Amino acid sequence: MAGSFLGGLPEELTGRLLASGRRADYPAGSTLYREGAAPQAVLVVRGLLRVYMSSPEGRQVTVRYARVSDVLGIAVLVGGPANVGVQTLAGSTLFRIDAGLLTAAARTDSRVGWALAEELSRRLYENLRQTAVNAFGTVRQRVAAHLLDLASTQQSPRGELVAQVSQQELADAVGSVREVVARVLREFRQAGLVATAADTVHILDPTGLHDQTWNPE
Amino acid sequence: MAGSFLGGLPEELTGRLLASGRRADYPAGSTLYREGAAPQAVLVVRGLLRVYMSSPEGRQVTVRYARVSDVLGIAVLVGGPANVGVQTLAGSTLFRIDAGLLTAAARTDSRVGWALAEELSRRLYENLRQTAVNAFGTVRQRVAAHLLDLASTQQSPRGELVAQVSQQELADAVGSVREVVARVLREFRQAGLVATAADTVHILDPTGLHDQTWNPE
DNA sequence: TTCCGCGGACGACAAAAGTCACAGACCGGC
DNA sequence: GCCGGTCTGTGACTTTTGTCGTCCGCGGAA
Repeated sequence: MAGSFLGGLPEELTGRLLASGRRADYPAGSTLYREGAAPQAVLVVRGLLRVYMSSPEGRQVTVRYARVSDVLGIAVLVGGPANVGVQTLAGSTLFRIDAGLLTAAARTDSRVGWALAEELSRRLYENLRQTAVNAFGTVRQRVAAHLLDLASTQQSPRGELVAQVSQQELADAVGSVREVVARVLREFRQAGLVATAADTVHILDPTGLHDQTWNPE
Repeated sequence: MAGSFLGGLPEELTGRLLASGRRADYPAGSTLYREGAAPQAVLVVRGLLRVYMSSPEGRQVTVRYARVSDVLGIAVLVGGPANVGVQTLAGSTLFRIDAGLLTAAARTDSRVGWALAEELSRRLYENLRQTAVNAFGTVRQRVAAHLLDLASTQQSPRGELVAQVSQQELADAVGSVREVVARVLREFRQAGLVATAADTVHILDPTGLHDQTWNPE
């Protein structure tokens, strides 16, 4: 479904949007904007971004990942300033969209408004699921889920499932701390589910790992 | 801001919506629908509803409260089946909205589409804030926040702040269990912040309680 | 080469949350 | 009154998470 948002817009508009914006490259690990920043609408052309929220104590929780052809900053178009931060996990190419153009179009063209509403409701759905996972799942379950999620976007040479991520990043992702993640990974390793190396977690047993995941109902 | 959604729609449409639907009364404690149910669009005419998610083990977490002139089931109009449950906390009057009429209008009338998008983004915002609170806050902080939230919607005879809620409901609300909530309430009581009785929590010191709350940044 | 800094592995301990078990207060119905 | 239901209060214990401190290995900068 990624990319369906722009795809759902009338060609004429996407044409104008793509003509009006600018490309820019960002190395891995750069912070696009933080909580409270003036919002921007951005299309992901290449790479992988992380949308997160952070606590005053420095802990973080990722809200979602943005992949190729995702659009960032949609909710913000409609509402106020950003309440999330965005950072690149991999080298990424972004395309800045003219926010004024998009909102103006949404206000006058029902197809655009509807596309916006669809995209927002998808995110709301996803967010609610995440809420349940965070509320009911253990760190262990969240780590398992996150590894699978990450690995599914980073295919390696052979069909291996690999999540290229440090323990610290993983901890930030699931709203915990490094030491706890380390413990969980040790357990997974001992159970033969994963193999770990610096900045990488090889998933040896995807279904076994999936069993560690939290599922609703 | 509650009610701004319908208020944002063109009169002509709200007229048609109100002509097409039906009213119904529900006593406190009834369940409107559960996770997975066929979705419905519903306007709250009177009362207080709770939108929640539940875990297989029976724990719950409330996603939001719906008050007078809120509309339920918007996200669901656009996406798939409901992934939340809805229950009445007080006797409520609901007005069933013709979902087909609303979606059809959204697809053709840009004002409606935009109103939908605005409402959805508001909810997304609120949901994200909630995500942070759940992820970073302690049960203690969540209970404090919830009490204040509830009390703000239930004004009592004199200016007293009262939350009419049982410990079990409170626990479900914040994604914890009764015993833990009881402990927290005891601490609040001993600190002179609240007074408790069956099904009621009197808030004696709102600002003191607010200090127990989690705040971003 | 040496010295950091980063990522990682652990162990010990503290704090927060959840579980279990049980008891008392209150209320409506029989 | 007596009974069952609901709501509450609380102690004791376990599990999960978070914190602190230490140590190791590696790779780049000086």
